[in-house]
Amino acid sequence: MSDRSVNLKALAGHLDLTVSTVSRALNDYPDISRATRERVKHAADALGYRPNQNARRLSIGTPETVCYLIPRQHGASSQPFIAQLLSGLGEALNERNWDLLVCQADASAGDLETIDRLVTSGRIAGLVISRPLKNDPRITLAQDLGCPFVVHGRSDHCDNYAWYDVDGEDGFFTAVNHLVQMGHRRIGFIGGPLEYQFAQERLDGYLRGLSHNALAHDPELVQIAEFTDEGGSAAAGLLMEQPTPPTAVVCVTDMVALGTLEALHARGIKPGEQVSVIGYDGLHFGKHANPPLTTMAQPQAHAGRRLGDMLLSIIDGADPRSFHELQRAHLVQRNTDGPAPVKAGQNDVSVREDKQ
Amino acid sequence: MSDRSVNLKALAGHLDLTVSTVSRALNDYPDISRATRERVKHAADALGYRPNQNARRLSIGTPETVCYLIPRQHGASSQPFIAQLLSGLGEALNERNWDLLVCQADASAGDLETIDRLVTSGRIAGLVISRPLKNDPRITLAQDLGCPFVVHGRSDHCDNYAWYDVDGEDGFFTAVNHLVQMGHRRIGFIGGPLEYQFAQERLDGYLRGLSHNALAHDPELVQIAEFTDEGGSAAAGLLMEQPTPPTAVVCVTDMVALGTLEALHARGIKPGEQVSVIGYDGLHFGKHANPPLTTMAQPQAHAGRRLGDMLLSIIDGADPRSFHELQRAHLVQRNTDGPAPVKAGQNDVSVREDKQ
DNA sequence: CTGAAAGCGCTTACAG
DNA sequence: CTGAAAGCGCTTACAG
Repeated sequence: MSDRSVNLKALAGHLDLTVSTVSRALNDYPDISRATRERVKHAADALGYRPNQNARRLSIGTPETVCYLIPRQHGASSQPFIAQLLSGLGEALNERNWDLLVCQADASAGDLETIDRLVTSGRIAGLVISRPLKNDPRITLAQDLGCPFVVHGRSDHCDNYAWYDVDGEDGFFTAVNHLVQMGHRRIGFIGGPLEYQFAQERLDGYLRGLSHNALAHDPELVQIAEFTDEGGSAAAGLLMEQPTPPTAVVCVTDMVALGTLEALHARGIKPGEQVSVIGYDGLHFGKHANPPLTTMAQPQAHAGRRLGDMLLSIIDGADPRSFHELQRAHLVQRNTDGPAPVKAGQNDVSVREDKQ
Repeated sequence: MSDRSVNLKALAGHLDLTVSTVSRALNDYPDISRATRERVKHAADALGYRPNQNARRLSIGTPETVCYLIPRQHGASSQPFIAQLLSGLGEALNERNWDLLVCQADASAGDLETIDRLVTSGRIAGLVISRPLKNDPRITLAQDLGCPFVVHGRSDHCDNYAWYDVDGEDGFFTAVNHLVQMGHRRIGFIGGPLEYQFAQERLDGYLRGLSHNALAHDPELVQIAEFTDEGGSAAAGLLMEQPTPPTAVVCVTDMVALGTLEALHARGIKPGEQVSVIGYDGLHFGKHANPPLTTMAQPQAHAGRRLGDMLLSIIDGADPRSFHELQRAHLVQRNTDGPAPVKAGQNDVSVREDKQ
């Protein structure tokens, strides 16, 4: 245990040295004699001296602190990986004894003000922005302020800054190909609000999957939902009520996919048999869904650590444009994907029958 | 947008006043003429002046920062509510323009050192400790350091500090009563490592439920598992392999309950029909389990906000012992609880049959 | 190799 | 009502 009351001055007095010498000894200045350096460090340990960080940071001119912007919940548990992300970020920061601040701030006006305040009042030296919109004012703000930042995800134009992302476009392309290989020809898509760049990308991947397989894009087969199970359920309902419902549905997130399963159950349709469903995220929970959810799993283990390292490098002066890291999602096959029903295209899983 | 370069001195120069006057005007000192105060504030706004917080905090002698200790993952997603907690905490802190630091630190030696450093280097004025052990060295440390803190949960002796908790003892008592009312007489318990106080409490509630209903406590019916689905699954396996397996199982967390469901499925046992299962937490996801999981739901919405307010009050000088807030969990009945099978006690859902 | 001094950007008694 | 000065606890050129 240390004592908050022992400061440099007290330590110096104890050693019969000046604060100047003691400070340099502690910071390994080369012009301090080895004997003195060791004596100082020893005493510092013994007295439990810890430099006051506010004073130190004021003096060296950096807050040695970075802020992670928690996105506001746009639907339940919109940040399933937040604990892991924070711990990775913290790991990178800890190596330098930097601190991690968290602050809930999305792209809304009041929150931009909060970010502005944080950087202009000298509290943070860098920013981690997550879940960016296509055109995200937080990114513009950080740029205008000259505040180093990294983005978890990408916005519309992402050439000028550092980001770490998982390739959702590729993920949905992969999911669609997988379904086509299983014989599906009518594949629906339940997406999220397109102001989010990742929602757009996932839609793009779906569309590319269709055209790659020479399937027509039927706008009726594309539904936009909130990122919740309720959202997914409602959207899936609309899909299944169509004259020719899809035999497979790809969903923007696992949560949305769970809602889709629910909608299918409600209509007496068997997921994985009559209608295939593929989610995206790879939530551990999906394993326990009914039936276990097939999904495109994002590799999330290293996101925090990588973002933290990138940000630190940029603060050190590295070119942000040199950090563009794109990971791939991979298919985790559980039980909601299966071969297309034999009479695909004219299959009989329409809700109308159930309603009678 | 503001300018980091305009400091008090620049602002004072611009106004032809001294920094002393400007500072007092900005901070609403009563001895500043109204005209001056308004002129100063106006100019501060116009120039986008923001006091440097490191300097300010060094001067006033408090870091105006509080730290939330993220518990290390003791099993997957051990902190399902972390995002909500952080945002509640941030809300309370924001009102005073305080900051929220996060730091991953459990009760292990290296992490205690981290906490020590954080407080003795003057970086934080308060601590939020979560998932306490029965005898948690973090609590002892905070006390020794004289660092104000609040605990999310309780440890063995919790009279001397502030805490916010959900009554797990009562929750399990309630769950057992519910099962007894449905005719169950042989009720199993899958708990977590008893070094965690909440694991002990939930076990206590289970035991009280038994004795309250004049049911014998069969030690064979109590299994300890890791807080994961795999843990739950293994423990449930042991329970069901007994000569007279239970007709109902209460589980320390929803995750463990999901593992239990899996173990039952693997043995061809129908949850909610042949064997009832009740979880604890009230995770939204449980709704999508197979079948939807009955659980004791914790009210989590206000935990962060309440903990933040408590901590701030204590830092202001309030007596920590005046903050003991105990919430109750409530039964969310979904589909894994049901009446005891008719031939309870000698029912035939033994794993041995399946193995042949 | 060590000391004396200035400075980081604030706040706050103390004069006047 | 405003100014001059000291202080918060560090770091870091600059002397010697």
